[in-house]
Amino acid sequence: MTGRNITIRDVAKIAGVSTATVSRALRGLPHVDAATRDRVARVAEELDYVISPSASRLASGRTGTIAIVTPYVSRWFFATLLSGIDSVLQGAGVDLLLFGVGDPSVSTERIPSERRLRGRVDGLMVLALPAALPEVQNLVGMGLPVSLVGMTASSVPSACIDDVEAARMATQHLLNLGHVDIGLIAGDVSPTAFTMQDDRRRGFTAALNGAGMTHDPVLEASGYFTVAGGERAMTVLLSQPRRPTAVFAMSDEMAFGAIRALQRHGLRPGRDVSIVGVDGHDISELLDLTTVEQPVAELGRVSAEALLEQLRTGVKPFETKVLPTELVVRGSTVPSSTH
Amino acid sequence: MTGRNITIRDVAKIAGVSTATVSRALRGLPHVDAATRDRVARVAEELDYVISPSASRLASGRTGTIAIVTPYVSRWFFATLLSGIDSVLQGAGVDLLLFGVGDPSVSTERIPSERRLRGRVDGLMVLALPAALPEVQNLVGMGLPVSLVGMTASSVPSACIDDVEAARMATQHLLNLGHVDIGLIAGDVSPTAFTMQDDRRRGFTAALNGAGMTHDPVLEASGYFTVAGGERAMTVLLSQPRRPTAVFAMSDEMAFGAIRALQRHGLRPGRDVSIVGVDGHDISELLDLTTVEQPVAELGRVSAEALLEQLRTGVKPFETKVLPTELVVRGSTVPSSTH
DNA sequence: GGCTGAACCGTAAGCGTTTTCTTGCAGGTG
DNA sequence: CACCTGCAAGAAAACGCTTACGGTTCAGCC
Repeated sequence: MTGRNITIRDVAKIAGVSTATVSRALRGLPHVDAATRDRVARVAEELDYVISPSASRLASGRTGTIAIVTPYVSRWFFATLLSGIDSVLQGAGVDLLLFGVGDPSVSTERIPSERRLRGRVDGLMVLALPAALPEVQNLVGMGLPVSLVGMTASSVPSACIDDVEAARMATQHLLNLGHVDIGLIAGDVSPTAFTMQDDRRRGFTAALNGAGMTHDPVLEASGYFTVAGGERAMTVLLSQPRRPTAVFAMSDEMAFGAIRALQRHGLRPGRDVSIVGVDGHDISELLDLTTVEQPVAELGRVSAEALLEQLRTGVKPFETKVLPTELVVRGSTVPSSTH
Repeated sequence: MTGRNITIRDVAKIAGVSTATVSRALRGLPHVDAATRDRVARVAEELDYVISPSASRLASGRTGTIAIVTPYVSRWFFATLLSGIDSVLQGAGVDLLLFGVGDPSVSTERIPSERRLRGRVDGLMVLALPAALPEVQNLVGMGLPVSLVGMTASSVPSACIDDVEAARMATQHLLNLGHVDIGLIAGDVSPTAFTMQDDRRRGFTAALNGAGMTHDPVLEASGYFTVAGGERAMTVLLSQPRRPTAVFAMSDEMAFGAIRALQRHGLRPGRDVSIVGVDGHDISELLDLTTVEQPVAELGRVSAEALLEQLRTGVKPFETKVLPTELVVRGSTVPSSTH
């Protein structure tokens, strides 16, 4: 407007103090007289002055920004995490830089390199990416404060659920209902798959073993964590000679697809084949899907808090916060008819 | 690692040129000899040097960042927009700063002020917020390049669909099926509501009027664009003495809720009450919901492109890009039985 | 009265780029 | 050969803040 931006010097001059004092006053630092602070604040307000983020960053070395690295931004689970994270960061006045990187088992090239992030953020959060990926290890090991969600890495704070237990609960529920031929809709078999998969598989087989059964590979199909994939997987399972009477899907979205497949085959979830998922997706209730709910937004919040704590105090709170899950029984699971 | 960060001066010294040349070489600016450019690039690579974003910002006044202001980050529509936007911006190497601001009819305090954004971003995108809000007008009028999605403001580029037409199509579809008692599940009646609502209502009534009918207010209920709200709205409609045989829901998520309400009342969507929505939500197919699909991710991409164009050329491409919608007929709409 | 220490505040040296002038130089032109 | 043109490259002035360090003031105390 006035041709030149107003700077801290303008404020200093008008308030009759040095720029150092303005800086301290405006940032709430100590060693500033209350009266002086007020005067500076008033002048700044009057001039509609705001601290130049660029200059502040350069001088202080801090960016007030953190990066979120997530495979997907629109999928329910990740979008919900994001909204939890956003609420916390915004409350703390921290900026959120978003990096959607796509399916890591397809391509890892969009995972930002250390060079991309250096000097751009004060810390980062990584959401449910395979910790074993070199690109992910680079991120986690670049020396910045990091907080993870839905994944773990040694000596890095994270928030997650007990995936083994979640899968065990779901499977045990089917067992309790008397099911014997229990199918599994897993993610995929790529070596760089989400680690959570392994845990859920472990919980699944553990439950079976606990009941004196073993997992028949013929009762397993890959659903790639999508609705369409779940539908294909269920279709495969239905075409097996040994047809499951109940199916554990590793995610609600795959369970949705499975329900769809049942419908296409003229079958009804629950009555004909029981289905249980994991997530607590918004739509689950709508579809009457039994599921193991996890507190997704809360996971995001907790992890974001951990990162903020780390930024504030400088000490790394090495701990994995495990949040509880809960089995919500609905109409998609009923006692085995052979019972 | 080495105690001190390596700077452009280090590169300059080793490459035997001035910092000015390094700057030009690394950014691909002209007036640099090819051989010199190569040498600089090699040295930079060797030293693992990256331009300091903070210093670059301060000196150039550009941030390479754009802000996304969105009411919600986890709702399907917004999350999908976001993913379209993210893909475009990332392709252009532009950083994406996310601001989730919550429901504007509840509170507008989280809408970032001009002061919050000044010096922090080069441009911004606003997603489907009521253009009439003072906070939104401040954002749009702050002089930065802006691009809108799902909303319009005079002389600001935007991408959207023809909401009037979309609603008209949906309603006309019901009319064509012979329905006469057609209900409406709208958003809400708050004065600061999403403008898209008005358009969809207009399309709805236009279709009715075109068939020589008028909209009976008794056949309308508010669903607040949520599943739960849609369920409540449908419940209200079902309890009316004049019960609709078909319902137009202004969004798929409200339509989902409506379907749920029908189920709870022992009714079946399609057979008992026809339902049509708008969006093309992932889950629509699953629920066999007839809907008017809009290209959501594409809207995000188009609008992001418009913003990038504006940033590159400096000229504001004043145009509202209207993307096409398509009626997808599924099982939730069938001919009126009184037909 | 001088000494001490705390509280407040100013000076000025960075922070690491970008960019505007200049300058040097090579090659073409009249 | 003088002169102009145009490209490559350098010198140095911003850009606007933060902060280490030092100075001043003043109350409290021996």
